[in-house]
Amino acid sequence: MNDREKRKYEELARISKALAHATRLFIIHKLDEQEYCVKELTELVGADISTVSKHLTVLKNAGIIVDEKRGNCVYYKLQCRCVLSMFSCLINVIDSNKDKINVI
Amino acid sequence: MNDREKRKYEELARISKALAHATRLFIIHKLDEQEYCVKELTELVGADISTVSKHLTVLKNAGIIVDEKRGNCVYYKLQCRCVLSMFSCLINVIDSNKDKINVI
DNA sequence: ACACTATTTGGCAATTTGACCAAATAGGCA
DNA sequence: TGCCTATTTGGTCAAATTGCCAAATAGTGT
Repeated sequence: MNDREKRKYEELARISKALAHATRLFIIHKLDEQEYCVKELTELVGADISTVSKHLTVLKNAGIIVDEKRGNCVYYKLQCRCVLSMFSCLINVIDSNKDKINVI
Repeated sequence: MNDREKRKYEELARISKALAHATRLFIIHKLDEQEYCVKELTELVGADISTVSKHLTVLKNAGIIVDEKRGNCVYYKLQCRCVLSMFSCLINVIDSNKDKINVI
């Protein structure tokens, strides 16, 4: 990998790292249904609000979600609905793993 | 997130974590072109062979690639070509980030 | 059995990540 | 202004990840 390639793949990895966490995938799934504020997401996730806020920051920095302050709350929504195709991809991998096991 | 959901998203995260590394994305890209043995990939990547071997193990455990021993070498190839759609997804995110910057 | 090549494994240090608590900040509203 | 709610930030600690080296393993061919 030369420097140019390295930078390219590190940029790709930066995005995919943002997706590589159960809570963040859950949040993306929820935000696909509707937008939520941090407090609402915190209840859905079931973790400390500061933890959820940090996960949201990671997703925001990756450009996957965007925030919008309205009234007292910060609402988040999906910026890139294309990440949803990732879910089908992940499920696909899991399913084909299962297939493989069944074949044996 | 209840227990069932938690398990589901952790399973999804397990796969996406396997993808979340520049070297592993590079390897996937290379294996899309043709199969390679560890030594060949090591030269392409430019890291210690044990490092590359470990990356390959991660991808294999996620069910993304498969190995096949032939002669003196272990050849790896893509098991799930669907992960390639992930690349377009990641590029999509990056591009729409750029778009956003241009708008400003 | 031996030598040789390819690959994996174990171990270790450095770095990153993730979770929570406590404290700081921001904004709305009485 | 001062209170309240919502959110972010900073600090700390434990756990996970990554990279390299050295050693172990596996398999071929002599």
